[in-house]
Amino acid sequence: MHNHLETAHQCIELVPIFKTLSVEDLKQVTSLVHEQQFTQGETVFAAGTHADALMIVAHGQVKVYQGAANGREQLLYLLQPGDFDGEAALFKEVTRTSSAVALVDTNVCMISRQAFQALLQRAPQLALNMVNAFGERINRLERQTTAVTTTSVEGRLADYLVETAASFPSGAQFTLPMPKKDIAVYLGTTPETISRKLKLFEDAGLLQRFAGNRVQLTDVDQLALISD
Amino acid sequence: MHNHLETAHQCIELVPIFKTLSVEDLKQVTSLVHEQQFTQGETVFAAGTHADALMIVAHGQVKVYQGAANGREQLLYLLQPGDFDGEAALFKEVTRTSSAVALVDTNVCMISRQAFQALLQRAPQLALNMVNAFGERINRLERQTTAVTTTSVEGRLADYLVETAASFPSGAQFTLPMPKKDIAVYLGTTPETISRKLKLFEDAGLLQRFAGNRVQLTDVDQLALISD
DNA sequence: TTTTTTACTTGATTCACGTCAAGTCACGTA
DNA sequence: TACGTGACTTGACGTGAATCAAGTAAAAAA
Repeated sequence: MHNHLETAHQCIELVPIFKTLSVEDLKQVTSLVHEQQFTQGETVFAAGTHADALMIVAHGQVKVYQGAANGREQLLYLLQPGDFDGEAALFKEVTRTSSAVALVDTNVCMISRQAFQALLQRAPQLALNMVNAFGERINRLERQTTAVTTTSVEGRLADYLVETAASFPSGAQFTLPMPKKDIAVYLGTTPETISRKLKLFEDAGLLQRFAGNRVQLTDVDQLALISD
Repeated sequence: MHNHLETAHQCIELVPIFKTLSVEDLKQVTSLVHEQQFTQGETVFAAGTHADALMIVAHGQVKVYQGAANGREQLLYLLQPGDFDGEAALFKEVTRTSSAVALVDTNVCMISRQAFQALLQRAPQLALNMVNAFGERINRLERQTTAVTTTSVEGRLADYLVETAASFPSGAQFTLPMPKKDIAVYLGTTPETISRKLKLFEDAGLLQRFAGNRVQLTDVDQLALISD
C-alpha cells in the first residue's frame, strides 16, 4: 500500500527530533533510513543484543518491555506511529536492556548510528532536539513509576481506558488496542484482574462491554475520578 | 571547611557531563556556578515552580520525589555528591514536576540556563555529553519501574541494603543514610513494613541492627539472592 | 533534668490482588 | 460437523503488605 520512499518519508516527518530540520536535511535523513517490516508477534529487537540503530515506528504498534528474574515483565512503552526507541545507540555502543515485539503488523524505520553521526555533522542542532526528546521521556518514566507505586490497579485501568478512549470519537464504541494479556502487563497486573475490574466498572454503570473486545465508556468523568 | 572556589571546583569535577571539557572550559564553568547551602530538611526546589538552573550536589544528600493525588509520594532519585538534576531546564522553560529536599546539610552548585547556554557556545560537545547522561538516567528509571512492579518489598529492601553497604568498607557497620520513612517511600512501601522486614532479616541472621539506625550486613551473598 | 516531639517498633486486622483451577466462548481447521 | 487452540471469564483461596492502633525509644527543646 505504500512504497518505500513514501513510508520512510512519512515516518521521518512524524518524529519530533527531526521537526526543526531544513527540507534539504530532511531529504538526507529520508535517504538514510532503512525500512523493515514485522508481522504480528514478531520480535523487533531483543534484550541483550547489540544496539546500533534508532527505531521509529511508521505504521502499527510496538511494545517495549523489560523482563525480570522471576519471569514477570514490565511494559515500558507502547510505541505508536512516530514514536521511537533506541536513541542511546546513536552515540555509543550499548546493549539493549529491553525487548520489543510488534503487537500488530508493523513497519519501522531504522537509522544506523553511522548514518546518524553523518547527519549530526550537517545539523548539529539535532543534539539539542535529542536532549529535549530525552527530557520528555524521563518525565514520562517518572510519572509512570510514581503511578505504578502510588495508585491501585483499578485506578490505573480507569486511567488507561479514559486515555485510550480519547483517541476515538467521544462516547463511541471502540476496540481495545491490545489483548487483555498485554493490557495486564502494561498496567502491572494480570489478565484475571483486568477482567474482574472491567466487570466491576460495567456493574457500576461506567461502561458497557461488547463482543470482540469492544467497549463503550458511559461515564468518562466518573472513570477519570477513580485514579486516586 | 571549604571556601567557595574549592567547593565549586570539586563539584564540577565530579559531574560526568563536564568530564571531557578542556582545562580552560572547566575554569569557565567553575566561574559560572552559583553555590548554595541547605540545612537538613530544607527544600531545594519544589514541584510546580519554574526551573531555570541545573543543580549539582557538592556535599550532602538530596532526595527528589514526586507527589501523587492521594497524598502518597514516590522517591525518584537519591542524589549523592556529583549527581545532578534539572538538566531539562538548561534548554527551555520548564515547570518542575518533582520536589527536592536536603536529607542532611548539603551544598549544591547551580548553573543557570543562561550560563550554560554561553558554555554550550564554547564547547558544543557538551550537548552530546548531556545526551549520554540522559540515556543513563532513562536506563535507571526503566530498571526502577520494572523492579517496583516485579519484585517484592523484601527483595527491594535486600537490594537496597546491599547497594548501600557497597559504599562502605566491606563488612563494616554503617548508618542508614536516611530515616526509615524515606527508605519506605523510596522502595514504595511503608515504615512499618521496613521495620518488620529488617527484623526478619535480623532473625534470619543476615544482618545485625544497632542503635542510631546502624546496621551491619553479615551475609551479603544471601541478601543479594533474595531480590528475586 | 524533665518535657515534648519525633522516629521507630510491634501487634491485630483488613484488603487488594495474585494464583490456581475450572469453565466458557470464539475462531480457525480438518 | 466435530475438534482443537488460545483468549477471556469466573470462582475459591491464599498471602503480602497496607492500615489502624498502641506502645517504646530516642532526640530535641524547655
